[in-house]
Amino acid sequence: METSLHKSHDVGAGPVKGEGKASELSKGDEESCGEEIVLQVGARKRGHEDEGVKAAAASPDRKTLLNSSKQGLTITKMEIRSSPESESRLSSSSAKRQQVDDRFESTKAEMDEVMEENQRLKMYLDQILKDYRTLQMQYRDVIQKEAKNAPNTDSSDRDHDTDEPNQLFALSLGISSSSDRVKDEPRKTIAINEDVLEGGDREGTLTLGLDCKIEAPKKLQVEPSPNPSPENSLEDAKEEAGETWPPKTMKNVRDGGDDEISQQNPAKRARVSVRVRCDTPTMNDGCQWRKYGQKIAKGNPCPRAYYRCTVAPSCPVRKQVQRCAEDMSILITTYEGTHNHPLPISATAMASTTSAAASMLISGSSTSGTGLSSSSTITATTGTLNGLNFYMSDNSRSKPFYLPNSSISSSPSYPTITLDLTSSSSSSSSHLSARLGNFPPRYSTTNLNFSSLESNPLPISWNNGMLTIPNPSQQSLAPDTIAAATKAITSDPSFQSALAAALTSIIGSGGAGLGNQNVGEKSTQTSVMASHEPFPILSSFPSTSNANKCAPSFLNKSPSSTSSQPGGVMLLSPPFPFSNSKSKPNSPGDNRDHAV
DNA sequence: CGATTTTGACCGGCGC
DNA sequence: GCGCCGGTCAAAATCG
Repeated sequence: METSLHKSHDVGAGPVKGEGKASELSKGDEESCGEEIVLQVGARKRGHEDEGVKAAAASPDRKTLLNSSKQGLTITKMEIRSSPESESRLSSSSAKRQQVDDRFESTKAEMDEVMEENQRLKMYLDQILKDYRTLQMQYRDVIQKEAKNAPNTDSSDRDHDTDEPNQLFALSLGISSSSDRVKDEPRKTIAINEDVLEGGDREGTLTLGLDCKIEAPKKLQVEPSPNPSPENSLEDAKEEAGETWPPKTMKNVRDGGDDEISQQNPAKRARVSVRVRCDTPTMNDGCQWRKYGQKIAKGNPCPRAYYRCTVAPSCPVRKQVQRCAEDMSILITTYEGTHNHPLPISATAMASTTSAAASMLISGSSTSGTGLSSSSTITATTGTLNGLNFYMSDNSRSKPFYLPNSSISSSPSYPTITLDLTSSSSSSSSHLSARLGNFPPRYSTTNLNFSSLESNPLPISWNNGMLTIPNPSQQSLAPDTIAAATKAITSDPSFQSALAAALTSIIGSGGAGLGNQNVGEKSTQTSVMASHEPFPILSSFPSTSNANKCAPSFLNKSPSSTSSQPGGVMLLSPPFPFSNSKSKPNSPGDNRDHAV
């Protein structure tokens, strides 16, 4: 629109003005020239009427006309035709007049073209708006359908109709080491509130105790901020990527102390590895990272880059980024540690997800007798959410991702959980599964695969150690599953963590579609009770990470959708699927990092 | 000029 | 004890 405006203005006004002066048609003031006025009016027509008024004022004769009708070109024509003065002046020089006429015609033609263009643009705009509304309606319909389809009737507690508007899932993602948790007072209960619930319907509330908190006696205890040595505080929630990424240094630090140090038992330090298909050097997880090293790890030709969080100077969180040797298109990002500072909104999703995953891993290991031997696999596939980018990996080989042997060997005692977002839909698209299975005892590697779950309501089943959350497509879900899910949630801490991670991702994905609707419509929100978390996550930071180019969609939360609450509750907007959004090219360095 | 990246050196754990 | 390897440090280089 603007383009056309400028265009018309420039084209029309310029030439005519010059002509006016040369021909003495004007009285000395360009504005007084009839042609000039015409051009101005025409130009202004699309834009500002004020100018038109001024022009009219300059020429008393036309002023009336202009005032009577503030519309551009038509008026202009009238003006010229009806202006005796101009006519007489022009007649004095036929040649000049002819010239002026020609220019007028040409200008007029141009204006017509511009008007046409303007009209076209208007049509486009209308069309776009129409499409937008249509899509919006469709989306709502889909959401409503899904909500209805999801059988929530079972237990009052766990299922809430997604139908209900404004569902809010509050998840406290923490690491609870013991099974006690269930018994214990809910320190970090996840309160799921629906706006509707405020009305008093608590049934819709889903409460998950996914706390990261570990009791003091327990090894994994995380110390909240009070004297959080950066490392200590963070450790609990660790995420790492890497194949073999057992930071020994951190290990040492933690091991050193008996008391609290013991809390951070090296063995318990979980890392969360995220596998994503991404063309860009790094994945945009919303945080700010500074690269502090690069190495070529054995067994992988691609260099491994080491980053540390720079949002806060003391933040212990580190991440490793490396291309998958098997498939260069896959980017493996390993996170370790917990942020001890408020996170950018855009980073909360990833942080909570990885934290939850780590919690699951840790708690699972701790709870299971032998502990570490337990490994969990959650398979998820990204999907397409109402046009939102869910990353669907094309590769059918949705094999669970295990870290390369080479790397694994080096980091025996560190549990690693892998979020595989590259799986093809075929393998695991239909459901999200968390499997607590047998892993090589030493490595306790966990794979997480998140299927694309659009719907808020999450019918979840827990069978044989596998958590299953049906896809929207599989909406017919037996009521039993809900009950099973409830049991699982209440009985198995590790499951809680897994569920937290899953919900974080899934809900996020669903939210993506709802993003626009968050504003007043039923929208599912995930809130993480961070009150007890060492590092409350606040959504006050602008997301800016230089190094991030490829953003997991679910990590991209619009500020509007996310809000921090006084109690440390963080609202997460629905995560979007990973997308290869190339925001801005990062600094060259990033590119260099990953010489793929 | 400050922030970030690069890159070789250094450190510590682990296996032989 | 030595070498390998992963991870980190820090000075220099680069970028915005």
